[in-house]
Amino acid sequence: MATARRNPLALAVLVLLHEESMHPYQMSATLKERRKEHSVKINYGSLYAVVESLLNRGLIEVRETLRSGNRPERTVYGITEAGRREMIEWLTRLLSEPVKEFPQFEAALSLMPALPPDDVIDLLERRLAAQQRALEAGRESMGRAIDAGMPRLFAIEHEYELALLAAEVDFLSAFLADLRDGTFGGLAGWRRLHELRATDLSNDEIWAILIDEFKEEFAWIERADEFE
Amino acid sequence: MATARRNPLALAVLVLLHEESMHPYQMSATLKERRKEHSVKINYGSLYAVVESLLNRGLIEVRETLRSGNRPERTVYGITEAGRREMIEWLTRLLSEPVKEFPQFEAALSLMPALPPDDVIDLLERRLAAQQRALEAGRESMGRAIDAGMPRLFAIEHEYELALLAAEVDFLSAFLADLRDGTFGGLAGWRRLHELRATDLSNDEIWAILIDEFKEEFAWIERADEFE
DNA sequence: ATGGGAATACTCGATTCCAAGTAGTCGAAT
DNA sequence: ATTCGACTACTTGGAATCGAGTATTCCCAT
Repeated sequence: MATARRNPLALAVLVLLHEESMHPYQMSATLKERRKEHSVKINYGSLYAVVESLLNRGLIEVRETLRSGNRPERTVYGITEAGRREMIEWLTRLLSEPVKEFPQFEAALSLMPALPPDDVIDLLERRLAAQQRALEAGRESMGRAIDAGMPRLFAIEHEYELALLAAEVDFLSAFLADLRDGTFGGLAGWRRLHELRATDLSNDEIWAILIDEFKEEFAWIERADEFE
Repeated sequence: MATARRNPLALAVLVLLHEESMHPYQMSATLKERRKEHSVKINYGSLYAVVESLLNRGLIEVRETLRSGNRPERTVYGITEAGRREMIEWLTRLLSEPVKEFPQFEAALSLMPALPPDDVIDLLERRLAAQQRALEAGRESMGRAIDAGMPRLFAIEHEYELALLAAEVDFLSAFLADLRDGTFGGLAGWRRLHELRATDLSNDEIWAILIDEFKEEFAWIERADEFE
């Protein structure tokens, strides 16, 4: 159990080898052919590293080593019994137990007050426009595929992605509306902070003013931990 | 430019130092106090590595080195002008330009056919239950905080998380309904695949049968790339 | 006064990641 | 006939990651 279950690419490798023995390059080609590159991050460095780690853990084994002409060797790997068990267990876990992830946009939202609110409104508007286009494009290509007879099974991960994307679009629209009409809680203090930063006051002076003007609001910066 | 913009923890460090100079341990303490650990992944190893990389890139600088008693040194860092620019640019990017991410559940969904459909239904039901609980708990604690007067600004990233979580709950409910009533496209072939795997037929034989029984459907495995 | 747990402030090293590079092969077009 | 670009198949090295460990001090109850 050298490596924990970290990189889902390792799971994808197990799933492929569970179907059929193959060499690493063929794995990446197969994954790309089946459009798994959208849902599983593939890159050569990781792929070969991941294969070696699976080998060390006895989850896969070398079946044969081919050489044609002067090309590099191709090592064909197959799955072991332990590998099949690991695949089933890992996939079972991933499907049934949510894991906390850290999308970059979530980080950006939480650090957002470092920029002035009017700039942020601009930036979020751009993001919203981009995501609306992406959503429409995604829905359209999905619709065409379904109309042409593609079973949903083959693109369920894409449906999931679109569901989350739609939720983000709704979130951004609502958030922007509240920012624009000034009803967003904390906006006044946020704006004042950047007004004061544009002066040559020191940090301490700025905070003194803010605490004075927005006492109840700013007290919450330190009380955040009272709620979950 | 040693390290690109990879780890958002580096951005968080820039934001903190933009407000006030401090030593690494204080950064982690401040982030935790403000409940940023939910949106930015913090761990000591990464923190010290990230700080050093920012130092190498001239985005932060050493302000002083304190020592009290026999404790380890505390190095206090401050942001540089280049660091301020980098912070603004990076945050601007993150807020305005969507980046493709790879949630583990998306990978799991795309690899899901490796398990039998009835098992998957079970697993997704468990996930749905867990996410419904999480959603309710999250909404409740958020509601309490808002009722107690917390400005939304201080938990906007949490609102975003809840929006995505709600979307996942809806997606899972709808998906499960279609799976349960048998209307999900591709389900029959999927079920047959696992029926055949339970026999002692070879892989090639299994595929011959499946292609024969579900020709139009399975042809899509290789045609996936025709659509986006 | 003393033992134990929490908090402070890092350090370490084995593993993992990843973009870029390398190096051969093949087919089509100039 | 040969250049070109796309494909095949990996290698490399420098970063980044992450959990666990270390060592000290503070505080509080016994």
